Amino acid sequence: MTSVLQRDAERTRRALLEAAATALRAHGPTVSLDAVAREAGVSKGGLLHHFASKDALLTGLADEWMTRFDAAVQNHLDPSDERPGRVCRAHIRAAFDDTLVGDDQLWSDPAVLAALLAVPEVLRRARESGERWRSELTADGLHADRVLIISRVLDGMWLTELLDGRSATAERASLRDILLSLTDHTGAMSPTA
Amino acid sequence: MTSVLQRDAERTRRALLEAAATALRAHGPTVSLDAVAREAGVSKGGLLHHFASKDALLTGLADEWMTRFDAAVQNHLDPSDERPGRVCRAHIRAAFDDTLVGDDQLWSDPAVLAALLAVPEVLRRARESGERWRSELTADGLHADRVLIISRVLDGMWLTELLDGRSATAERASLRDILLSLTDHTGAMSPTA
DNA sequence: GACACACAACCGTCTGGACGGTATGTTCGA
DNA sequence: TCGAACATACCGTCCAGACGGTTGTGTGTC
Repeated sequence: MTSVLQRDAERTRRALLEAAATALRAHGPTVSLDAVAREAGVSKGGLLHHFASKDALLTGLADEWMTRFDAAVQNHLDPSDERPGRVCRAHIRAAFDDTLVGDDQLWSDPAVLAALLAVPEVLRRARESGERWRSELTADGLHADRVLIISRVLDGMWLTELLDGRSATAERASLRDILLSLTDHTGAMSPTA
Repeated sequence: MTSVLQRDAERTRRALLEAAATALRAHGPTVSLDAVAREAGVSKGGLLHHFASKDALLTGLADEWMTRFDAAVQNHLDPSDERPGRVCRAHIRAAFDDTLVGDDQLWSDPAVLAALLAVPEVLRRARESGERWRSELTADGLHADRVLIISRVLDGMWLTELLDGRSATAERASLRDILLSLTDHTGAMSPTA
């Protein structure tokens, strides 16, 4: 029975993750567990009950985000689209999804990235996730060159917006259309005049 | 007169920067000033004489690298190349320069990046540098779309190799050729079969 | 060329505070 | 009543930066 509990472990866990992200943005990548716990309205002991260590907390944060992005790609799959590159297109649309990558969103903050990069386990899982996507996208019917270019552009865009803040909307839309149009043919890349 | 001094401030300064990078790779982004100083064969007091704070040290490190990359692009400028996009091509060649971005090189390490991202001043200068390159490349005679794509691919490639380690040489070469060929025409992007 | 002086380069130590993690209680829900 | 979900207190460690001192180096002076 999922009643409205005063004590709801799952709710607390989520609150802690959200608080971690918020506190990271506010206090930089060296935030103390105290600060995160306070932000979540929990004691440090309570935090450490859910996440055995600081690294575990940050790993949990990274997991949460990767899971959320994976789900977003699923949501952006177009059922009526049966041409090659459909997963790739969903991937592109997800990467441009404003509700996922907005400025206000907790993802895009250098301090958060800095903290996560410092945790080996996070790096491991990020590599794993990248490898999964890599194989899924190359099995999508497009030429490898196109997948490669598109993936790198998406990565680069994320990095750029992480540093500079969200770029101009017009530029974003233009970039999105270019990438999507790159999935319209299955041949090798070749420039045209 | 630049005699062979026992005390050579400039040499010490460079040693400290190099030591900072080495120590970061070895001990992670939370390296102590003590560790860096020891690595450089200098006392902590000596370190703080050259860099007033830890942030100043990291900022110095970032500056060093950006300067070095700028110089590399200059070196890769082809004097016989007078077509539009020559700066862009030099930029691409520099980004693929093995002597600059090798695994063994100090750039490509997550721990180092993590430390640098945590320093606001570093972010400021990185943004500045990005803005400079942006304007320089758009004044290079290519269509804005092409510059945009190429820039993002280079960023994404750097990020990917930072996480995964250097990718396959064949893939790198292929990517390089694609990017260079993208500078062969000045028109808008459009995919071909 | 000897001497003194000024100043940069560098050393070693100290400290105050922060922070991760533990150990131990306490309360709540099933 | 038992265990999960918290709270509280505390410990050991680590570290940035301050500080006062010391050594070397060019420079002016006679």
